[in-house]
Amino acid sequence: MRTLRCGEVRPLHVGERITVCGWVGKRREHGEHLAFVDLRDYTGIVQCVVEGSVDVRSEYVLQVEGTVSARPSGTTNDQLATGEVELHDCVVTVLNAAEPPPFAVDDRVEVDEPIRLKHRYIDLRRPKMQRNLRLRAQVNRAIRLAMDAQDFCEIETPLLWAPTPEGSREFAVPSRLHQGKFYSLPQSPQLAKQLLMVGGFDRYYQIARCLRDEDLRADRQFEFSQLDLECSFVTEQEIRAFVTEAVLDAAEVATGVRPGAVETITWAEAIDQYGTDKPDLRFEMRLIDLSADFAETEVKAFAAPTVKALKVEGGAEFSRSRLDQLVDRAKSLGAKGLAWFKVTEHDGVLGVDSPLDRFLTDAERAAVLDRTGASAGDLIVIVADEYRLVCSVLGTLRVDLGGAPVSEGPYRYVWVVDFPLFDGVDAEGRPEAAHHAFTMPHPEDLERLESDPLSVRAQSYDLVLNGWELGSGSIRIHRFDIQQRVFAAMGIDAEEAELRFGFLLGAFKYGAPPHGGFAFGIDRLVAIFAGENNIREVIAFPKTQSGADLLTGAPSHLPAAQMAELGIRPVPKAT
RNA sequence: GGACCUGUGGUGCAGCCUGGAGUGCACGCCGCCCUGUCAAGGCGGAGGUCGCGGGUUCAAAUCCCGUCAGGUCCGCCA
Repeated sequence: MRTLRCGEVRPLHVGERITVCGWVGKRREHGEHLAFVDLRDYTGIVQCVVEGSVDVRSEYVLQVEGTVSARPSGTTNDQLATGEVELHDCVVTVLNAAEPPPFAVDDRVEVDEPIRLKHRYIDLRRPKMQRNLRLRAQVNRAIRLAMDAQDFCEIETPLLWAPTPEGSREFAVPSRLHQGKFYSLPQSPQLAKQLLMVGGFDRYYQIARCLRDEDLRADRQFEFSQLDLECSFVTEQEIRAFVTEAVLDAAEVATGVRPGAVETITWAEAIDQYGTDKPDLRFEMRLIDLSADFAETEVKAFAAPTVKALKVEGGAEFSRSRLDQLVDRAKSLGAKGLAWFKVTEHDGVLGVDSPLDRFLTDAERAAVLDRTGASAGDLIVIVADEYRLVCSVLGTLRVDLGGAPVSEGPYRYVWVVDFPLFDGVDAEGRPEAAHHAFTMPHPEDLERLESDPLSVRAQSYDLVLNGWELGSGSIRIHRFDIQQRVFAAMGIDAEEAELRFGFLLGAFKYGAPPHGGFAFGIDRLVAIFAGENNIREVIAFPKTQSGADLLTGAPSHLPAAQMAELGIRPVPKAT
């Protein structure tokens, strides 16, 4: 039907009779004797010269047979890859007419997202969406090649699966054959892949669809894709090396540049220096500890277990209203307040300009200036409170003040390792698994599992790229005795364990190998490479923040007969 | 569950704060003109439930309340 794609026509084709197919972009008519039609497909645009009038409109689908000719001198277009040539003596076949589209198929025109999503099939024609989805395919391919090269075996796991009441809320699917019973859509293939390890597939992977019924965000959809992998007889370092290979290959394919070595920092260092477990290493600005300097302070605002600061270079220029906004932001993040100090210089001596200055001792003022290494023109902001709160508030402010959009290069991967096994306690005072209940404690900390569980580190690790958490993984518990101790620490007795994870524990009795794995989000990775701050831009048919599909109208009501067949009935919403 | 922002011809905006005739801009669309344009150009034209409902007012796109939709964020996401 065609011999070349629109964007592929070049001077080397001059003289050839070719056939191209595509959509009408722009047409420029000059009376009844001459018209130019831009024919577009995903590769680009080629100009068709029609001697005479032509009855085509925007987005008509055409087949054009024509002779490639060099453009007359002075009429070439260096904006187009095909700008030195054009098609003459065109035979135009209208394959399909089209109504005027609701918006232009053109990246230069900004269109509100609801309109784009309602007519996604048109939006997908736009060059950006073509680029993004094709980039995604490239990344998928690079990942598959990398995993294959590392002897991983691709295996699919069920979407209709048993509920695994851990972590995020699952979607339920009513069973027709077993009325009143339900399948769950997996939040991840976690348990399935561990069963594959017991089944002897010592290196498994898949690009798996995962489903989580949690509120949506710019970086979260109900359904998303992960590179999911699990392997046996490996160390934590080996697993990270497998994943590193895949993500470096993906970055190289996507950007043309292979990022440098991936750094590794511990969770504790990340929290302490960056205030978050997903640090953005593209800019320096670290949290500076002033706790010791204010241990004996008389300043009420700083009388707290932890006092930490951020230095904002050049921040002394901030207006009062901007500073007020900063204070409000800190409060909205949970801080009681935020102290700020503009660093000044008089006669070569550094000082500070701040409402709190008159309450500081000379030693305290000196400490603030020295520890932060501030110079005139900088701004220092300080939060004092409990350790974790101070870190999280300043961690967020750090990104607010110094961060760039996630998608801007350079690409700085970082492994965050040695997460705590438990992340606080639940309402009944029982430690809650930070990753999941099958995460292997750090061997050095195993002895404290009963005496001081919250201090126990896990053999778990996250991969972070430019401040976005791409994914996480861990070495799993494969021995029953350790699993029992972890369950006990979490307050899960044998009966409850059997109820929730019986099939996994049962399988583990029959020779479970030591194993561990990882999973990272493809949507987030591709979004970053595509220069998007929003994963909907790399998903063909995404849902809105309220979980609606504006194209299909989903979710929608089921016909009564189908409801009856499934044995389900809606109940009025409780008020 | 909560906070904030947005909603005006097909599209993107301005108008709203400080109420006074659906007023304006750009693109698109329709018609006519135009033989080298390329986000073509010229002339003319059509196209509106100012998201929806209520209130205040002589008068509401504009002020108030509610509601719906979209977005960003908090909670949530082992």
